[in-house]
Amino acid sequence: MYDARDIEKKWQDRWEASKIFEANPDPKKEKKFMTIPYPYASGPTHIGHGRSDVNGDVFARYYRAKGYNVLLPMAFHITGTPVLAISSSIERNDDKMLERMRSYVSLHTSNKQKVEKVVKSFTDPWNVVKYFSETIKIDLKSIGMSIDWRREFTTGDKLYNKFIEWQFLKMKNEGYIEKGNYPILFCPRCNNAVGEDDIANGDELDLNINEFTCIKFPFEDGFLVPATLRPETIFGATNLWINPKGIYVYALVNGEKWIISDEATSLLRTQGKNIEILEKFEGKNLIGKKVKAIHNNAELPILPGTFVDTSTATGVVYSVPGHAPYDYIALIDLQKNDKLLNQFHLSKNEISEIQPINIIELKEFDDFPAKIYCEKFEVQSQDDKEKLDKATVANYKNEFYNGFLNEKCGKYNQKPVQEAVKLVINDLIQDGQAAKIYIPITRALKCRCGEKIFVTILQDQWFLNFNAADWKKKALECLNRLEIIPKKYRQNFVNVFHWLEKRPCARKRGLGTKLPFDKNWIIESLSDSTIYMSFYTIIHIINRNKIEADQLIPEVFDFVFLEKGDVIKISQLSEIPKNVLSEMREEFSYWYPVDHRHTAIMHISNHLSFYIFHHAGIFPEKYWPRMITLIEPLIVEGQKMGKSKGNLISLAEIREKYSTDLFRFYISHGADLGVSMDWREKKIQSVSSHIDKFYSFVKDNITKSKEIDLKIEDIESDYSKLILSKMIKSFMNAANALKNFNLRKYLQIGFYETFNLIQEFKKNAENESEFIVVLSILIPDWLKLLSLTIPHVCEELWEYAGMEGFVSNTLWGDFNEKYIDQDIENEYDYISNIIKDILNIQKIAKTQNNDKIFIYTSPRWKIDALKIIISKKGDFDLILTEFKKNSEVMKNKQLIPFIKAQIKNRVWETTYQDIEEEELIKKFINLIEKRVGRPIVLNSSCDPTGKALKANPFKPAIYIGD
RNA sequence: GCGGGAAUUGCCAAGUCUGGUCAAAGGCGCUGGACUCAGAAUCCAGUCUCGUAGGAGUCCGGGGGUUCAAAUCCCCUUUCCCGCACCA
Repeated sequence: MYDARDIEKKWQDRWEASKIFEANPDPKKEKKFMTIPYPYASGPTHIGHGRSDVNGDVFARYYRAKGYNVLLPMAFHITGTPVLAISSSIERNDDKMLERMRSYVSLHTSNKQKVEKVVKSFTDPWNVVKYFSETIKIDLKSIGMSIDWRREFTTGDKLYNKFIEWQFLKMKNEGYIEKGNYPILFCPRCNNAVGEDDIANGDELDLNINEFTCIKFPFEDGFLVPATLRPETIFGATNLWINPKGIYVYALVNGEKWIISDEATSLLRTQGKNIEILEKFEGKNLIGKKVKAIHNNAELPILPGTFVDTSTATGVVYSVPGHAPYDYIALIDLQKNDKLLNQFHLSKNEISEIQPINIIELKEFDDFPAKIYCEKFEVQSQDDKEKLDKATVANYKNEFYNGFLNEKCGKYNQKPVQEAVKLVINDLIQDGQAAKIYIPITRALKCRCGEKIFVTILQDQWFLNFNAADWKKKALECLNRLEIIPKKYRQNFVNVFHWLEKRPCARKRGLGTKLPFDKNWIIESLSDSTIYMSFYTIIHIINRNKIEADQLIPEVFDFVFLEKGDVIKISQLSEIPKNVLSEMREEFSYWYPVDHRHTAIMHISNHLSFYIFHHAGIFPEKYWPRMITLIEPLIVEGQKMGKSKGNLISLAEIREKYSTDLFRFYISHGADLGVSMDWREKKIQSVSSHIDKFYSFVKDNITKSKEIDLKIEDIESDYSKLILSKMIKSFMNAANALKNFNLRKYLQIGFYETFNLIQEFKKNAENESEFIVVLSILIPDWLKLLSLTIPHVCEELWEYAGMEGFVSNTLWGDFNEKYIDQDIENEYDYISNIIKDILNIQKIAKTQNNDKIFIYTSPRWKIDALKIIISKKGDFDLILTEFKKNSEVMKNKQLIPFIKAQIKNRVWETTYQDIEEEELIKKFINLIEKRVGRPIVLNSSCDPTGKALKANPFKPAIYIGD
C-alpha cells in the first residue's frame, strides 16, 4: 500500500515549482495546441467534466512524451445569466439555492461559519465567479492536470471583453451579423427576458413558443380574427366558432377594427400592437352572422362552439371540419342539437348543409381525416377533450408530414403540407390578410418572481446569419479538412451545418461583453466562446506587461491575429511597446491553429459548430482547427447524473474518496471515446486494488534490482529474452493504441496485459536474478507508458528507481525495440501450442496418472509438401504438376488428402515458421513437462494407435498412454 | 417528426472502417479447485451445445443478398439511446 494523498500532493507541488507544464514557443520543436472547453464558474466541476479533462490531459501528456512542445491552457466561463441567477436567489434568501450553494462550498471547507460567510458573499455575482473559479482550479490541479495556468482568465475580464469586442466588430464587417424581429419569453415585473433559470420549474417545462397566424376575415366594417397554427387549412374553412358565453371586444388594433376576445387584447398589447377597445359584448351576439372567406366569395356563418377558449390566442376559431377533429365533432354536435339551433335562431337546414371540405390528399384515406381520427380515438362529443387532443395530434402529424394540398387550394395545389404552411403564412402576411402572434407552448408560465410570463417581440434582436455571404461554405470547407474522432460523428456535423440558419447572438442582460456597436446588448454566452483559444496564446503576455484594457484596441488584435497593419503605428495608437506587440504576434502564430480539441458530443450542434464557423469566418485557412475528439456522456450506476437526481459526484469528492490516479485510470479505461461511460462504484474499487498491486510489484522489484549486480548483456536464458521481447512488443502495441486515441486499449494492453504477462513470467522464470535484471530494463519504459494516466504513482516509482528528472517530462523513445526477438517468440508460441493441446486432450480423455505423453513431429515429406503448397498459393493444379515431377512422392497415398486439407486451411496465408521442431521440443522439454505434469517421450517408435501418421508440420501428433 | 448513433455469447464490453487467423479479447457474475478455523482478498481452471483425443455443430436484434468465405459489405425491417437553437 502507498499513501496516495501524500504522493499526489508531493508531485503536483513539484510539477508546479519546476514549471514543466508552462509552455513557451520553441521554434526548434514541433508544437501541439490542445484544448478542453473551459468550465462554467457557477458551481463545482463534476466527474462528467472530469472525464473530458482527464482524457485531454492524457492526450497532452502523450504529445509531450512523443516530443512535441505542448500547450494545454485553461480559463473560466462566466457569461450569461446563471451567475446572476445565483446572486439574485441568494439575495432573496431562496432556500433551495442557499442549500445548494452551502453544499457546494462545503466541498472545500468543513468550517460551517466560513461556508455561511462565503454563501452570503454570493449576493455579489463577482464573488460567485471568484469563488468557483478558484475552487475549480484547485480541483483541476488535484486531478493532475498538466495545465499552463499562467494563461488563465475569465470571460468577464475587461481584457477578454476587448477581445470579444474585436471579434464582433470583425464579424459585423464580414456581414455575418444582422438585425431582426424575435419572439422571446418576458416577465413584465422584472421587465426582462427570461430563460430556463428564471422560470418556475423552467428545467422541466417546454419553454418553446408557438407561432399563430391571425387571419383577418372581413366582417362588417372590420375583421373577425381567428388564430391558427395551421393557416394552410384556410381553404377548408366552413364556418367560424365563437364561445357564446365569452366576452369579446371591438378593438382598434394598429388602427384596424378587429373582433377578438377581451383577453386577447392584453396578449396583443404585449406583442407590440397598439390596442384601443371600443366595445365589449358577449359572444352570443355574433352567432348566426356571417364573415367573408378570404380566398373566395363564400360566406361563412359564425356558430356557437363551447370548446372555444377565449384565453387562448384570439379566442376566435375558424372551422375546418375536414381536417380538425375538434371542428368536425363540434359541427356534428351542433347539427344534432335542435335546442341549440333554436336558441341561436339558426336555420336547421342551413346548418345541416354544411359539409366538411377535403383539401389535403393523404394516401389510403378515403374519407375526411378528421372524421377518421375522431372514430379511431372514439370521440363522443366536443367535451371529450383528452381524446380530441390525441386525435388532433395524430391527425396533424399525418397531414403535416405525408399530406399534399389538392386542387381546392389554388396555387398551392400539389404542394406538400410541410412546405405549404410557410408559403401560405408568407403570402397572407404580404397581402395584409394576416398577422402573427406568439404564445408559449406551456400555458401559465410563471417567473420566479411570481409574475405571469408572456411572449414579447424584440424588434431589434441581433442575429448571426450562418447563411450570410460564403460563411457556410467556408465552414464546410474547414470541416472537410478537420479530423473528427470517432469518425461516426462527422455526418452529424454536416447535417447541423446545413440546418443552421440564424442565431440570436446577444441578450439584454447577463454577465459578459457588450456588443461594441450596440451597447444595450450583451453578447450571448455561446457566441463569446468560439475563438477564445486564440486568447490563450497572448493573455500571459498582456498580463506580464501590465497592459490595460483600453490599450487593446481592435488594431492590436488585427495585428496579432490577422497580421494586419503597421506595428509602429499600432504601437503609437495603443501605447503598447512594439516588441510586446511582436511577441504577441509571434506567440500566436507559433501556437495557432488549435491542433486538438476534446469535448463531449452534446456540443456538436452548438459550441463545436460555432467554433468551426467562427474560425472559418475570421481566420485565414492556416489557423483553422485541425482535430476534434469526442466522448459520449458519463452516467452513474446506469443513471443520468444530475443535480435533481442527487447522484452528482464532484471532483472535490474524488480527492477525498478515491485517489487521483485511481480516478484517472478508471475514467480512461472505463469506456472508449465513442461510448458512454458508466461509473460504477464496485468497479472502481477493484481498479483500486490493481493499482496498489502494480505499485508494490514495481517497487519490490526496484528494491531487488538494487541488490543484484548483473547486466542485461549477461542475460543467457531464452526465457528471459522472451520476456523482454514480449513485454516490449506489448509496450509498443499500447503506445500504438494511443495514436488513435484509444485509451481503453492502451490501458488494456499497457497495464493489464503486460502486468499479467510479467506475473506469468515471474512464475516460470528459472533464474530470478535474470528476471530482476530484465525487469529493470522494462520498468522505466513501463512507467513512461503508464505515466500518462497514473502520473503520480509513476513519478514516485521513477524517483525510487533513481531515474533522472520527471517521468512526466521524459520522452518515450523506442522502448528498447532492439530486444525484440521474433525467432524466440515463434519458438515459444510453438511450444505453447503443444502444451495447450496436451492440456486439452488431458481434459477430454480420461487419462491415467502413470501415463506418459508421446509427441511425434511431422514426417519430412509433409514439410516438403507444405513448402510447395505455400509456394503455389493453394492452386491445386499447379501443386499437382509440381509433385508429378517426382514420381516417388506421388506414390504416397496420404499426399492428396494432405494437400487438400492444407488448401482448405489456407496455409499460405499463415506465416511460415522456419523451425526445427524436434530440436525445439528437446530444448523446452523441461518446460513442457513442468506444465503438463507428465513425462514426455519424443518421436518414440512406440505408437499404439497410429497417431504418428497424423502429425503435421507445426502440429505434432500427441498420444497419451503408458 | 427531422437529424445522428446503437443492437455481440448471463451482464458490461472489444471486434465492424480494412471480410478469412472469430466460438469471438477483457471485465463482472457463476461453477470447481488452492490458500484459510471461517469469511474477505488473492491465485488456478471452467463457463454456447455435443464429444473418453487436440474435434464437430450452432451463433453476433430479425429477414434477404453479395462472396470460395460475413459479427464485419449491400438492401429491407424491428427495438433502444441522444440532439433539435437564445439554454449553458
